[in-house]
Amino acid sequence: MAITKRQRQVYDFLQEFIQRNGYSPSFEEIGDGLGLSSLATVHKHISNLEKKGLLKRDYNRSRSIDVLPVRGMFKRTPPKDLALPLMGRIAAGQPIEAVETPETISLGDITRSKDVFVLQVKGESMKDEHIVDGDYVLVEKTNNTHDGEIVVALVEGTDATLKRLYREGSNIRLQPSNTAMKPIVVPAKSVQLQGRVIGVLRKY
Amino acid sequence: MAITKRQRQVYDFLQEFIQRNGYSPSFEEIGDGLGLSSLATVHKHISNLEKKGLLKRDYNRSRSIDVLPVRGMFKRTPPKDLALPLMGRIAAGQPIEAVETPETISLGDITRSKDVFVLQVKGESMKDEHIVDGDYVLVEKTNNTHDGEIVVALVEGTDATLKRLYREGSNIRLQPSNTAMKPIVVPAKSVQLQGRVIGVLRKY
DNA sequence: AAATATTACCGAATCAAAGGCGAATTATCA
DNA sequence: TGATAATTCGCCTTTGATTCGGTAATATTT
Repeated sequence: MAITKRQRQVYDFLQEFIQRNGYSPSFEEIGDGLGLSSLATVHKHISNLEKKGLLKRDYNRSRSIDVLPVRGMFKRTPPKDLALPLMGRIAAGQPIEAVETPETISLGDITRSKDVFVLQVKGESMKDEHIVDGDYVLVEKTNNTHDGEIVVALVEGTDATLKRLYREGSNIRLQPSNTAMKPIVVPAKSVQLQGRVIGVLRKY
Repeated sequence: MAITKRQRQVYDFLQEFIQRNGYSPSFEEIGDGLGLSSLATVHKHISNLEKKGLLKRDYNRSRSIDVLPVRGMFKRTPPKDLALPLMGRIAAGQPIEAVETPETISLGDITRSKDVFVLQVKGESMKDEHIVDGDYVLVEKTNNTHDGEIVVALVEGTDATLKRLYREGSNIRLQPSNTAMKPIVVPAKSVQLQGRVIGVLRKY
């Protein structure tokens, strides 16, 4: 979808800000950055960009903006998706090729216009979620994670971990899905959330 | 439908402008770029191109031009696979986007020119393999299955099941990966093997 | 080559949409 | 609940698109 000059400036500002700080700007900061004195104007811009599918955010949530990657804005051809036929059931006694299904499944069904990357899992910390060593997790890049979700978290600048997220006051509890392991509770300040797990892929 | 020389120039100008700036030009800018002093002229060009299906735009919306790719005008791109960037590790303290990896992962990596279909899993019979209700299994259509592999088996023309396969003389043992469930042992004759599981996909 | 279409072009008036403001209101978090 | 940030409303300004009534330059057809 087309975009105006000003909208592009806003979009670029958001991208740069998030890139630099790791979290999205408040409306006031956006206003400052673009020379706007009214939050209403900022709000309108953000709403327009959201309507055009260039970003995502939660209603009335501060710093909840996720910038989505722009495809089709440039003449780069969008990568097509490899779709596999989906067979829900198998008709009794029939060989599989005889079953007709119009449905398919592909990675695109999962990524669905989100900004996604993949991480290979090391260790058994998510065993009870049936995510095990060697699996690939599909992570949606977002700084807008919610309680109870499986997230990729960076604690105190050390390695990234895969845990369930729970906010407790000014602390954050990172809960492994493995009864043999203990949760990590740390101040929210020292945690960087990289994204939310939206899928799992395993190869044999 | 044919295109005139001038129309071609306008089309090319639009493409280049959008490519360079990330947003479409105003009619005035188009005029400047092509040496036209009347907006009416520009308007007519744009209208013509739109009628010929070479671009799309919204009525009375500024900078709303979307240039559509012309089939046959450029080389056709082969259907590509949707590839996601693979980040093996995350550099300490760095936000994820800073990590450079050339690797990607896609369904094509798994299917690898095999004949593959997908089945959604019902029930908990493969729980100990970390395949659970709702997961999608990628099945390679083959009748060349080996001992110990997870297979899709059709027993006596009843429903298909997901089990580990073990041959025992003229019998076949289908072993659920769930300690709470018992294996099925049946004559090899009454089992139809539909394929071997080569991957798992889960959506949240 | 003359007659006829079609395409390309102009300038100015008009009108719609985008961009902007401040202030009051409402939601969310700590 | 108090602080902080997001939402909404009415209104104004600026930017850009549309339309009208024409002329000149190219193609196309006869």
